[in-house]
Amino acid sequence: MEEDKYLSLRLESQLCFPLYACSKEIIKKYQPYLKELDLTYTQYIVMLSLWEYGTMGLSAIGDLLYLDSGTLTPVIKKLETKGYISKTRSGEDERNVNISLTEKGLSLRDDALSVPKNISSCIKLTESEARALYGLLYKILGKNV
Amino acid sequence: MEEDKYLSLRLESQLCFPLYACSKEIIKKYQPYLKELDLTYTQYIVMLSLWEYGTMGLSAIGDLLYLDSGTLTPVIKKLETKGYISKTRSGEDERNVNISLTEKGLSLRDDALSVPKNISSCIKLTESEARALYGLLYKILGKNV
DNA sequence: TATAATTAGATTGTACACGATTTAATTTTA
DNA sequence: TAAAATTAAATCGTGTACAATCTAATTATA
Repeated sequence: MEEDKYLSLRLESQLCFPLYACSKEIIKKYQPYLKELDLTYTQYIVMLSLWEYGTMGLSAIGDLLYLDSGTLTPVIKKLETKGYISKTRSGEDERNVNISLTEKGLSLRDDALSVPKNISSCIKLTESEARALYGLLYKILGKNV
Repeated sequence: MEEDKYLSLRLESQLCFPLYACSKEIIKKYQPYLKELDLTYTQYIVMLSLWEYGTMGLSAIGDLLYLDSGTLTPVIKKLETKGYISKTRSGEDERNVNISLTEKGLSLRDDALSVPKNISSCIKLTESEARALYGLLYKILGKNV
């Protein structure tokens, strides 16, 4: 009786918790491989964006990665310090910042190929389970894939 | 040809990214409801643990929530300041800290019932999709449910 | 066309998150 | 049983996250 009243507050009654835990645990598994590239996870997904789409505006990166300027600005600054990217204000609209890969940033892409190769063995899902998970997550994100 | 070489580095080739994005987006949806309780998300899941299991050791909370002492210690301190919990060193082993709910912390449980009630409408999955997602996430976490 | 509204990034403040180290308590072992 | 090893929290340093605010540039409008 009493138990039923609070059923909805059980940790295992909520999707948010395994999502949160899973996200952190998987990111933790990236650490040793990202360390070899001297990248944090956030820096890594910014590099993934740039490798895939080329030069991007800061806000376009933010839209893609669900990060706001308060998070991205210092990450971009760090990648600039490491020499992987360069920043330029747009000529057309001085408010916009364009982020481009340097030679060094572009060449890091080949080294980064080791990351997905190493990480795939860490996730204990079959191909079809992974695909199902992928579809459900993007459904929640509202971008039906 | 060139494209194939880097296929594994595409953002959408990796499970980690939608997991990470989903986790953050869902936590963001909790904010307005948690704000009414004056709790952050991390503080909320600590309270969920205590409501469900009663008095717990700090490391037991950490094991349950996948958080280490560097994260938990200040969160516990904050909840103590707010008057929701109390800390006592274990008599048997002075290294262990036991976390207990105060009257105020216990009574917050009824107010917290509004959170899952409000949040459920924010996740656009059917009951069976949610169950499937839940199962896949716990499979990754290595706790087959 | 001055002024208001909007927009893009940067900045600030608060709160994690976690690796690494430290400290103190307990257990193991030589 | 005294020294070494282990363990539980706390502490410290770095790096996100994000709300809120600020600033400068651009656009809309009275």
